[in-house]
Amino acid sequence: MSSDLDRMPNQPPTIYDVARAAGVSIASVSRVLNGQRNPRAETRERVLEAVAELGFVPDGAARALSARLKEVVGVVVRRPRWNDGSMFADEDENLQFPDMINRGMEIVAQRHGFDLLIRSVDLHDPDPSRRIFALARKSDGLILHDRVLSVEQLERLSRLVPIVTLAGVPSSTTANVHCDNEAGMRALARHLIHDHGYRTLAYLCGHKGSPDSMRRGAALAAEAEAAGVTLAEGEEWRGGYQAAGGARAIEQLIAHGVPMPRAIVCANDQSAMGVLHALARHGISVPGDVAVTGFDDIPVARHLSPQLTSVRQSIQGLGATAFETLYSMISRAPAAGAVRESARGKDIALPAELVRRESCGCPRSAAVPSQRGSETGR
Amino acid sequence: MSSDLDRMPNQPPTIYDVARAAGVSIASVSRVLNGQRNPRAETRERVLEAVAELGFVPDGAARALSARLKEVVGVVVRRPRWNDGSMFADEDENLQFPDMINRGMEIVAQRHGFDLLIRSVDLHDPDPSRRIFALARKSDGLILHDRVLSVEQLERLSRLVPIVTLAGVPSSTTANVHCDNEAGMRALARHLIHDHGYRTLAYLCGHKGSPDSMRRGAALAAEAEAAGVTLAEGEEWRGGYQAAGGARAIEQLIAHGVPMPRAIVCANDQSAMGVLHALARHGISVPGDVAVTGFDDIPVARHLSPQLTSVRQSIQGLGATAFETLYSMISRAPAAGAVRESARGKDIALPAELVRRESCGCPRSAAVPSQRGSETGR
DNA sequence: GCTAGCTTGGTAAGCGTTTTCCCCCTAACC
DNA sequence: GGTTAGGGGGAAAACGCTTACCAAGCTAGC
Repeated sequence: MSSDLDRMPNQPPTIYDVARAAGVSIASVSRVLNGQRNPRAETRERVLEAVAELGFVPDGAARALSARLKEVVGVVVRRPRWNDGSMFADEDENLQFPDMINRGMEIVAQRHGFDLLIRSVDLHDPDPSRRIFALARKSDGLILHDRVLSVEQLERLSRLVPIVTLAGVPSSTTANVHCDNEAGMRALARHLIHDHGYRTLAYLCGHKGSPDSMRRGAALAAEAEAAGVTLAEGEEWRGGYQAAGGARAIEQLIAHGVPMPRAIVCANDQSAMGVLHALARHGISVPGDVAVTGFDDIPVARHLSPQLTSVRQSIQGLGATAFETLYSMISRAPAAGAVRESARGKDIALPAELVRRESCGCPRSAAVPSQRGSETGR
Repeated sequence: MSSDLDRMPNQPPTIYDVARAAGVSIASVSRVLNGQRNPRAETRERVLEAVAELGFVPDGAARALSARLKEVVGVVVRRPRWNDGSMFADEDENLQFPDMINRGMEIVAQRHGFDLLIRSVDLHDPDPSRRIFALARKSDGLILHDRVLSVEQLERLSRLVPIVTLAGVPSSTTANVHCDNEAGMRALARHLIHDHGYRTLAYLCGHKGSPDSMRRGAALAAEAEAAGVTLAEGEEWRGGYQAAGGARAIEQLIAHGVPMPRAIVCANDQSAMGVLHALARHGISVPGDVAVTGFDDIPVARHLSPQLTSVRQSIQGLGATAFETLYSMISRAPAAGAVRESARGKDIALPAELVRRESCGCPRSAAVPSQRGSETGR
């Protein structure tokens, strides 16, 4: 009763409250809770009773300060521009791919007792670095989804906490995780060119400066050139990874009277969705008149009509790998000087695999939609 | 140089390092950085120089401990069951709706300098409470997406931090935010029954115990009964809010020879996607043979074929409202005893609006996909 | 010219944990 | 019976900040 009055209104109980209630010192409470030094059975019991009684849970900030470990990793996602001034003009779009990656990270993080501290940055924020630096100091490490910082900022940031980038480029101080864009795109390109015999292609790229988009484009261009096939690309073929962007690009091309190629290879599934939609509006049949392909194989890809041919990567695996890589850097850091072969500077590639569905011109698969393996290409 | 050796390998600089470099006390550094008490220009300059030199950013945990504010809110999402033992068996599905809500929360949170600490709980975890309690103490408040805790656990939790539930039920200590399920579903039901004249309906519900699913079902049942229309529902009509679940339900009903109703009303868009897919596999035309509708109007709804008729709610608005509500509870708490009219116990409903597209039997809209307003029902 | 009042900077006391010492007590060994 | 391990518990330091409190220097007012 008196302890109710000690703490102003009703702040959560502290370890002192528990110690007082159990008639022991705070050290004993901590030892019981953290399983250190094996306290006497009676002590343990008294403490646990007091803990249950008061509903005590240790404060995260204090714990982090003392243990020098927050058990939190920061995640930075790039948020597509807001189309106009209104608050949720971007509600049209969601970030299926990044969100699934985050889910993958989170599941693995939980096993290590870590949580994800998520922050999206406006693509057109003039200087997002302040907020990202603050985020870094709320966490034990950072995972960056897109290139939002300059190389120099990244270097400074990596002096504060370990950093892993996704689909970026590794530096001497940061690690990078990405999928095998080249292999995936080459398989897709060969399928379109050799299996289907398409002779005119276009590449709908992602947003400017995206290493993924550029690598995919380069691999496609290499295959096209090797086969002597025409490839259209450029600024007017930019989908920006978004459905709305893909739809807009096609609308404008058609408006300008640009003839459609036999196949449109999109930098990701979401922009392919927009392309499908725009083509449908103009009565252009897919894959009859124009074939369309995506990249990533997000879950909805198989629910579209026609079902989208894509390049599958383990999206959650990407997130899981990113977290594990970061985790090894975090736990290595304290032992600094000892093992020097850290993950820093590593560039980790995950496999990518062609998934043939209808939108490339292949016949409809009879597979049950919830199964992935059975519809996977050889 | 000596300071390099002071701190073991290269820990980030502390406020002491800055103070030493600038030749002032730590109090002055803190005052300059936090804009308190307006220090002398020369002092400010020296400090800022040292800060820039060393790349100092204050530690979040220490700051949180001292300020009694972490500037973090925890978010708990329920993760669908893993279909089998493998790690990513649930990769088939993503959580478009919760993820968009989170995005809405995050955008608003950023304005207040808050970040989101995200944790998903396995639906079949026997006791997720330990982890959730720990999350609570890493945050200033909690937003819970689904009912994952018992009422009693929720009550204990709300003694630690303010709590807002989404699509739950408010209690004396927690607030709740949800959309106007009744109005939305009634509008949809009337459209199907009166505008289209359908006489046999089915309700594909979400997961067990979901208040949203039950309210939507109840509203539909009320309209159906009022119009003397047949409504099929029950355990065999459970989609569990997931595409795979919706597809599975339809497959099994067909396998058991259950005749399809004229219209299937799904508890959300994702399960409707699965239904569309399953019907397509069996050559059942939508909306010709069977009409299908969703709920939520997630972005992909308009990219499906046929475009999905749904009930629109401002998904990001839901998240934004949840955060604002929680924020008011957080900032009210310190002034305890003073203003007693907090948000606790409030039940906030956001509007829901019918969006007619093709899957209910309406003619194809000519609207550009990236525009929402123009295809919205009256 | 002396003191009241204001500005400015430093010292130190928190914030709530974990963990390092250190002390005490018991048991075991010679 | 005296000495020594060794286990268990408590006091206190440390973690890196913010801020209350205090001291000093200045200006201004009489």
